[in-house]
Order: sequence, then C-alpha cells, then structure tokens
Amino acid sequence: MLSKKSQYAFKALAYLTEKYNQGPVLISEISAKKKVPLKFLENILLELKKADILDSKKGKGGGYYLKKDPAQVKVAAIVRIVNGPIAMLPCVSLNFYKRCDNCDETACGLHDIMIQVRDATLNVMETKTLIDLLPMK
Amino acid sequence: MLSKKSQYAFKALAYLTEKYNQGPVLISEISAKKKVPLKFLENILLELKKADILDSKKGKGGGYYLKKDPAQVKVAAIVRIVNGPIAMLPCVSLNFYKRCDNCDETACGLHDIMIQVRDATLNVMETKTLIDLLPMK
DNA sequence: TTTTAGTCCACAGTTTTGGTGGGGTAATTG
DNA sequence: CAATTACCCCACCAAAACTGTGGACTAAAA
Repeated sequence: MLSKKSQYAFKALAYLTEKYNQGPVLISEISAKKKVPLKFLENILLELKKADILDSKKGKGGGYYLKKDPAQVKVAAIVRIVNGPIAMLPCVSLNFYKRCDNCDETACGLHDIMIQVRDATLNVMETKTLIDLLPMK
Repeated sequence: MLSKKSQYAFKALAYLTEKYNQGPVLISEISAKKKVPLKFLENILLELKKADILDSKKGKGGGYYLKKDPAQVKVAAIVRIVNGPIAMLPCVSLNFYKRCDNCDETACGLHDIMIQVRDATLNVMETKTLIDLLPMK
C-alpha cells in the first residue's frame, strides 16, 4: 500500500500541476486546499525538491512549483522517491536491488512471478504522468 | 514490498507443494529445510490453516499439508492472507475496500491509475499458482 | 531591517513487523 | 490409561517504520 506520505505527495503534485506555469505556490495554500498537515507537507515537498521534481523560491511571492513539464514526470518516479521500491521483493527491484538471504534466484519460482508483477506494474506507472492525476474534463 | 512473513509463507508453501500427497510434514522440518524461524513459522502455518489453505494432523505422524491441489491455489489468495491488500490504495481494493478521506473517487486521477496498477498486478497473481513456486526442471 | 517563506534538525507518539516463551490440547502408541 | 508427539493458542517484546510536530535558521524581497 502507498503510505499516507505518498498520497499527500500526489495530492500536492496534482495541485501544482493545475497551477503549472502560474508561478510559485505557498506550502500553506497547498496544505489548506488539499487538507494535508502543514509541517508534514513541508518535509514532503523538500524531499521532492531534492529529487529534482520541484523547485522553490524564498521570500515574498515565493513557494513551490514544478521544475519540469508535468507531462514529462512519470508516476513511477514519484513512487520511488516518496514510497520506495515498486517491486514486491528486493531481489527483483530495478532501482533498489538487494539479493535475498537463503534464496537462489535462479531456482526461485516466486522470484519469476514477482518479476512479472513488477513489469506489469511498471508498464502502467511508467506511462502515466502527473497530467493523469487531474480529473478528466 | 512483501513482508518477511509473506516470504516465509511462500517458502513453506513451496516445500509443501513439493511434498504434496506425501502425508503431513513437520513444522520443524519445514523450518530447518527452508531456514525459517520455527515459532514464527508456526504462526504463519496456523494462519494459512484458518484461511483454509492448509490442514494439519496432531500427534505422531502429524504435521501440515496442503488442503487442495496446489495447481488450484492462486498466488493472489496467499498474498491477501499473509500480506494484506494487493491494491496500492484502500479505495481501489477489491477485498479490503475503504473509501479515502478528503478524496472524491470520481474526480481523482490517482484512483484511476491505481485501478490500472491493481488490474495489471492481479492479472499475474490470479493466473499463477503454488505450482509456479517450484523451479523449472 | 522587517517581513515573508522555505530549510533543517530533532524528537515523539503510534502502529507494524519480526520474533520468542510457555503452557494447553488432541492424537497416537504401547 | 499413560506417555509421547506435535499442533494450538496466548501473551509479550524489541526494533523499525509511519505520521506527524516544534523550533531555530536562512535567503529573498519590500
């Protein structure tokens, strides 16, 4: 399951996508409109900035804004930043690989199944972008 | 990610699938062969029994065994029992549905994306069975 | 130089995860 | 029937992850 943090991140990103190219948006505005705890949101946005998804401006007229065209930002990238690995086992993760203890990958049926699950999941998450967070008109 | 408990469960089920129709298998044997902590395994097997996946026999010659043909037991069912929901959001879960707070499902893009992820995942997990846990010969 | 608004760090409460200990109960065997 | 075997059940525990909060600091603008 996606953590609350991840859900908050997506809410915030949806809002910033709506406001794309309209200048910086206050954390407090996002917090109020999307009903996300202010201080928690602060941490999340900072993390997204460090991951190069957002940029920010300080002082009056400041706030957060998308660094790139939302149509170019994949859902998979966001999940990896705020939620961690997409794969269901460390030994089938592309970006967070760790071999498993006491498990020969070449002779592990679960391994193969979870590779298929990962690929099916990525097939969706790599084609969806921030644009898809907005409701259809 | 799958919990350690889930990984242990699959290891045990793989072993019991190998031994299908060969009578009950001791917890201690599964624990030793698959290197799963004995007492922890005990809890897991009991849970799988209550979920109607396994059956058991007490006393000498006792142990655990698969209640049904392993080719009929879907991976999705096991994941739901030992790991919980397969969906990444409560509001898109088929078996553990809960509506989300402050989120109109009919106007939530993330909702739609996660339905697609769920379906892609289930497409694999509902077609794979315990048989697929065994390595190819 | 005051105000505004993001940055950074530490901490704290709660829940989940991973695991252990010990006694109880049912089935088998002699 | 009594001893042995092996699952059943409950309680508890430590560590980690999750969900936040508080407060001081810094950069930018007016």
